[in-house]
Amino acid sequence: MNLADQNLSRIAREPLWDRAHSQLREALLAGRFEPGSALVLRQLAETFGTSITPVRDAVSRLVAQGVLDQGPRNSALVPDLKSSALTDLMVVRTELEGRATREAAMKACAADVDALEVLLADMRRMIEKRRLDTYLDIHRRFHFGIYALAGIPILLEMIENLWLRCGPILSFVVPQYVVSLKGTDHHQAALDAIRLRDGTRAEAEIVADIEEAGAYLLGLADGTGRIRRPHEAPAGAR
Amino acid sequence: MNLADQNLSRIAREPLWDRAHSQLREALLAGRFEPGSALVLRQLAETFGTSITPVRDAVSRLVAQGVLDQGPRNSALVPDLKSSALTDLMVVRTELEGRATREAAMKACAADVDALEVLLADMRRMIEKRRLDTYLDIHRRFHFGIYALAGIPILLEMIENLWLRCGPILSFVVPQYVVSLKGTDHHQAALDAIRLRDGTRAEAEIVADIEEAGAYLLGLADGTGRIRRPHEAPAGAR
DNA sequence: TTGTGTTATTTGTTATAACAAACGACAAGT
DNA sequence: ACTTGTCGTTTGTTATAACAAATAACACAA
Repeated sequence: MNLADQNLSRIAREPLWDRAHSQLREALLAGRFEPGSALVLRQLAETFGTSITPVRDAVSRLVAQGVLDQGPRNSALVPDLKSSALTDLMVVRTELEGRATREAAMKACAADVDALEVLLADMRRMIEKRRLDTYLDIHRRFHFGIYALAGIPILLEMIENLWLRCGPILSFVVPQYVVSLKGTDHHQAALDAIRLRDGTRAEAEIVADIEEAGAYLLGLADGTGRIRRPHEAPAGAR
Repeated sequence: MNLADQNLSRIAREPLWDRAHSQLREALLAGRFEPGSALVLRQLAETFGTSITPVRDAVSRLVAQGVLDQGPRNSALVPDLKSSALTDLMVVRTELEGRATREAAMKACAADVDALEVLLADMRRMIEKRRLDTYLDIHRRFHFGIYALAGIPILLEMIENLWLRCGPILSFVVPQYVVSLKGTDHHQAALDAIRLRDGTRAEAEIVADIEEAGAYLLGLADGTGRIRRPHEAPAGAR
């Protein structure tokens, strides 16, 4: 008998620490962890229903990636971004995401741009429905959709790392802000520029997008430089 | 009795996995691991005289940082850089190290530049003595000395990560090449530009330095794109 | 000789227990 | 009231053993 055409899919091997890592990543990116709070191994292990070994592995990786801070006694803390750290992150983000956008503009074909245009339409729909969480998710896919077009895996990886670092405060951008931004839609402008193969212009738009969001977040800082969640948006924190 | 002025230094807490991590980092950066070879946990554990738990931790972190590749069965492999991966790395390096240099030029004071000038002199001495390993070490300190002046910790951290990724093939730059490069000393030129607060010029010089080294390494690629160690330089590999 | 199933070995994964450092509560002394 | 020492609890670290998946070696059959 012939084994082909059986529609059997490859069985993926995914260790426990890998799944724990993914879940923590996701939660961080969605802002479901309170900045400054500590991640306790035994506590997480109980939540996941595993021993501490795999969670220790996952947390350890996050710390190694700079996504989590290490507090006293090598405990893992959800980063509580200060203004200066945020400013620094923005510098690196504009540099890397700008470059990725420029490369993307040179390599993108019409179909690529069309696919992104769909995401853009979805984003507008989500804003109108005030669905902040799904908006943020599509927003992320839009950005990374552009960066993926650059075709430079390492660059993509590092940008992902930067977003993870911003994760805990990423959800602080409230719907009001997103809506008010509609006047100057850098996303649309960047996409238009990519379609026209204008790398410089596309880069400038993405950089402007990043810097506007950064400026907004910087405006949330209190006296000590801590970026604080705006009170009008609980955002399902935990 | 007064506790001050007892000349007691702070007792550093350094877990086993941390020391293992440091040692592996160092070895990678010095090119003491053969590209493509596998790091075996129990083997390393025996070398370090510990159980596999701390080495697993250390290796796991290195993989999370992208410094080690993960092969089949989640084993850790010393990356065997292909031409394309090297090209990509160079893109990110020029972007990040270029920006860091520009920032450094704006913030450096005379004393900072003088300190770097000393390292530059040391480098020349090491070239003449054909002490490749110490040359590479000082060379690294010179570069990071510049980048540290930018005063952006996150940027520094990411650049360090990029160097770690290049680590295994970094020692492939043979003395002959380094010497032949003396005609166009980008290091000196960059430092001069920094002293003159010419950020644009300094950035260009550092970028040129990176790209020249990159082009040299790219020239070592064989038919499959693998970067191979030049036969005339065993470089104490193991 | 070639292909195939079996077995032994290697090697990463996970759970568990013992351990040690840090932290907090609390009581005693000043 | 404030400090200080002690004890119990919390929590990360390490070693160890059992486990499971992959690989290699090998024997047997076509």
